[in-house]
Amino acid sequence: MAVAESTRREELLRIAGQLFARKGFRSTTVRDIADSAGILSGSLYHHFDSKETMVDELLDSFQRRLFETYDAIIAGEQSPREKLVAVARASFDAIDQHHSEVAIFQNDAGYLAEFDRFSYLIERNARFQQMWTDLLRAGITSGELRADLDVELVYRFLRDTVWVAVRWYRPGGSLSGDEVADQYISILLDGIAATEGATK
Amino acid sequence: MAVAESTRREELLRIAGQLFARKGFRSTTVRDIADSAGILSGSLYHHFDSKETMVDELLDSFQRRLFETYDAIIAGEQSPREKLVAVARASFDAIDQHHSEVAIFQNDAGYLAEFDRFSYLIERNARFQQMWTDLLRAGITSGELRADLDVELVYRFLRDTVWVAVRWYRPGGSLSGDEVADQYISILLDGIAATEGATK
DNA sequence: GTCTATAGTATGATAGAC
DNA sequence: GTCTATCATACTATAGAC
Repeated sequence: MAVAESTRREELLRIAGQLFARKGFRSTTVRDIADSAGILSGSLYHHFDSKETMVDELLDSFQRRLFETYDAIIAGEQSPREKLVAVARASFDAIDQHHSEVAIFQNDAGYLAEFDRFSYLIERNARFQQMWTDLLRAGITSGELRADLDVELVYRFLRDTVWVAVRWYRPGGSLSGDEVADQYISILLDGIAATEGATK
Repeated sequence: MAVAESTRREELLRIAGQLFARKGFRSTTVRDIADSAGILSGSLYHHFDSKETMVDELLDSFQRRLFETYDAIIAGEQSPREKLVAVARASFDAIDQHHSEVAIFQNDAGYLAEFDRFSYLIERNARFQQMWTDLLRAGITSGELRADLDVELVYRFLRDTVWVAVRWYRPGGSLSGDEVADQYISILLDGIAATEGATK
């Protein structure tokens, strides 16, 4: 019974997540979710307090798992550059494996963060920024990364380029998640200009 | 009289644009817009048919001007790499000068494009893609750009990294639009890795 | 666990007075 | 050009039957 309820909850969450990801949290109605699940909107409230509870559970559990992965990488023995690549790769893997959650985070976190209930989004965002900028500064110190760039700007560049791929990347497309990650990381590290050529 | 009406319309459009940019098109209500303008919601309909008309005028006129700029660059005599830099710089300038419109485009174009009225968004998106990928292929042919990357993937990377900056860039901040553009373009072309260092 | 029925509110838009 | 007043619809959420 507890198992069946849990399973039904998760199935409804999955359905809600797909709709939130595709249409946005605000323009997905509880009726949309119920329709997709084959039940009536009132029945959803047997499982969840509110629409906000649904998106809350989706984002919170996803982010917890993601940060566990990040923390493990940061705590490791690799060089700053290697850790940076590993974190980027883990993020692309999240896009591949948890597409809905990343899309919701990318599209609706700014709006949701305005509410007290979602204040953890702001805290984790700050933690994420700290992690990336520490890594970037360590990479500059170690000589692996360019010292002539603004660290905060590079952080935003990295963060955005990694996550914005959720807008077009679809699991099962012509490029695998790993291939996308490899090319993205290659561009980030070495740029798109030819290294021996007419320029520079 | 025609002038006064036109001015009032533009003022209301500007107000609506700021709200659409900050809260998103769908969660900005006509009452929000009217409140910001100091009038009642019904009075808005003296100036505009509908909420959609407002966002339509904002996006359409902005995109027309943007493409005029792009077309002039493409028609010029520069090398592919130089044109690519010029297009990127023009895009950052658009973020600086037409922040609301870029933000609306970035956040709501996907939703709006589902409606017939906004089908031009899809057409212009295709034109934009054609322009960038032509430029990238020309740059590879000329030897200025790396030949080992997937052109469609690089296009998406470029497009997204350029426009997503609207999420955090604010006119009048510590970095000017030109400074941001210069660093972004430098990262895009040459990457963040140190060129003489322990790696590669 | 789902349905019926509905409360209470917010929304986009309209008609006509001023 | 704005206001008053309002319509029709859609929304989140609830109460109680089955």
